[in-house]
Amino acid sequence: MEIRFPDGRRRRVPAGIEAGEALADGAAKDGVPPLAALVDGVAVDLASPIGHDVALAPLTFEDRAGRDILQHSAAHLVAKGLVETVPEALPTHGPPTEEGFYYDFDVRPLLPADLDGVRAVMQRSIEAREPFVRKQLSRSDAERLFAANPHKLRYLADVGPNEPVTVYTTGSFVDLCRGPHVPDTHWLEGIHLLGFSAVEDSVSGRPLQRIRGVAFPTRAELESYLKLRTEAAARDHRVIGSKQELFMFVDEAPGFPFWLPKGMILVRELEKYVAEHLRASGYAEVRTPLLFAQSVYETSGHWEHYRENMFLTVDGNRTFGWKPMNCPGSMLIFRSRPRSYRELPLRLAEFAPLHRLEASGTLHGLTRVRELVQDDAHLFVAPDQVEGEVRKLLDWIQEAFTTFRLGWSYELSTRPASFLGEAGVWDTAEATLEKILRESGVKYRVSPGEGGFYAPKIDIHIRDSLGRPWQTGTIQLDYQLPARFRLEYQGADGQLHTPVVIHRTILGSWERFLGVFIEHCAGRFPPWLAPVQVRVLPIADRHAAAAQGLADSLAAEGVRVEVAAPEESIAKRVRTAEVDRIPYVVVLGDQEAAEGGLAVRTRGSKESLHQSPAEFTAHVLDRIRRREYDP
RNA sequence: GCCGCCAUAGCUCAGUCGGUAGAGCGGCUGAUUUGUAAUCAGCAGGUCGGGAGUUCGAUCCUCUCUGGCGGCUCCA
Repeated sequence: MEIRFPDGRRRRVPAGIEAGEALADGAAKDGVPPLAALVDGVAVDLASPIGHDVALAPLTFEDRAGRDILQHSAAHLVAKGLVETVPEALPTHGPPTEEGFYYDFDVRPLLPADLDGVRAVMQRSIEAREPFVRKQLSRSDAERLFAANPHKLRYLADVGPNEPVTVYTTGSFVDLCRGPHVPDTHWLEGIHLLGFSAVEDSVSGRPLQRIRGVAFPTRAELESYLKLRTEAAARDHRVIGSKQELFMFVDEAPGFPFWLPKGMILVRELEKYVAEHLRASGYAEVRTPLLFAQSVYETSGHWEHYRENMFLTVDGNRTFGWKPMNCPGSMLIFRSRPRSYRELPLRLAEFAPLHRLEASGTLHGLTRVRELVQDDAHLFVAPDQVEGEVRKLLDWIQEAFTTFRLGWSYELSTRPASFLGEAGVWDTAEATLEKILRESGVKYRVSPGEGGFYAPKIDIHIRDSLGRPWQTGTIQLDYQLPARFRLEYQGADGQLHTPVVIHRTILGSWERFLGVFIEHCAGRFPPWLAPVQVRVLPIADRHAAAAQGLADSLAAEGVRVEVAAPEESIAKRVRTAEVDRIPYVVVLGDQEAAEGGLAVRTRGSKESLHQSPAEFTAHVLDRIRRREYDP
């Protein structure tokens, strides 16, 4: 019998050899022990026997498939732990995730002490190196084995008629599972429980308890993961926001951010950045009411689809809703007089506060709030203008996110279960968006059923410091609202036509964008955004006048500059400036006075640079004007 | 909204086995006038998140409300 290795070598082995042995005997590569094997591209246990000629490759933790196998094995270990701690717990399923794994149980609400019990059982198992043993059962034996667990019986019923029914045993714990698994529980010594929470069973709707965790093949790898997590927590935008006095919240206005003076500078700079682009791209800015009567939302469909998330206010016998998005206002502007095809594309931008009654449990710093301002615009276009406009938007997204050095990903979201209009129109709109994405050569993911109730969309996602994805920009191709608002324009053919509306934001909202960006830059803002761009430190009182003079001349150029008087040691003031993440720190003392120069310390560098005031000013202004990322 | 956890000075936290509280940083005042990540000293600052209950007595125990955190759900 012959096996082939990935490097092209071939080897004769006795029939029935275990995959692990076959790998150990000659295919070992760079010393990383495999945790499973790929046989003809299919992941199997190392203990799996090989019966005929195959292509054989090792799977390690470095491989995505190998990582998933380890996480899934860790989930089994958690199930073993909980079943031994809380015997009435019914395991349901325990898949690997992006971060690690979870296992859902049908059980009474868990307590922190339950997790301690789970940890203890897991530790004993890891020390005992309990093997994961695969066994094939008849369907009826399996039904008997899992008779007490309706969830497992349900999964059992899902096993295909030609598929073997297999279980994996770990010590005394048996779980219905296709596998494969790591050889034994010692592989899971780097297991870590992240917590537990209530989830809803997608099939039965019953409340389940989910235990989440992450696992590594060694304790050392777990340690470095935990260290990374600690570092990520330090760049949490909620922490930085309060340290740098950017924004705050009060109990009396949950989810409603206060922008403090320094944070407001960030908002205004973003606005300026976006506004410059809008001017250059043929947009007009408008401002429409914050409240509309119920009838407007009935027209838009929000009353039916979104009412429970809207703030309402009553005036006499009329109910008004605080607008959760800007579309109605723009629609009403378009409809306010007859429109010609010559006006299209009509691009109306609006940066107005929006109010959304988000459920209390979903609020999260700046990234999930109840009042927000989007860099919003509505493009009223003729059908044949859709592609060109969407392509321009993709270009702008690229430019904008590159400026912020943010990685982003696209997601195409299609028709949801509850939608307005006709399926055929949706199909066309979805096909158009997908075609543009495909032709742009960008990577994207498709999320079926995740579109808005009125339009399919391309969403832009960026990640926070803990890797949680957040939606920022969105491009929605809407054929519904224009019809519902009875929008029309007169075409070149003299006939009346309904425009298509592209709803789009690029950065999303200032709130969410800044929340994520603060974590991305860890509070070290690019000079153009930094609330304080330059801080001048006179060594002694006799240098104060020169320091103020420099500050005044920088301020006259529009630079945000402040002077830190010599009430504290120069070392202390340098430290404070560093802690405050000031991009440029200028020290002025006898030496500088004599030379007519400046000692410039650029954020992140311990070295001082000697520059003339003119050189320094030109440098700072240039970095700011070009919106360079680094000082 | 659901499950669990948390709430003590502006911030980060300690503490009281039930007898109303401390530190560091920050703030203020004074001294120091400093050469690139913390000069020294003094002072001020808290009805221990709100309400109710148990108790001779509650910051501590119980209930409840509010807010926050981690998940879930949701996200026009």
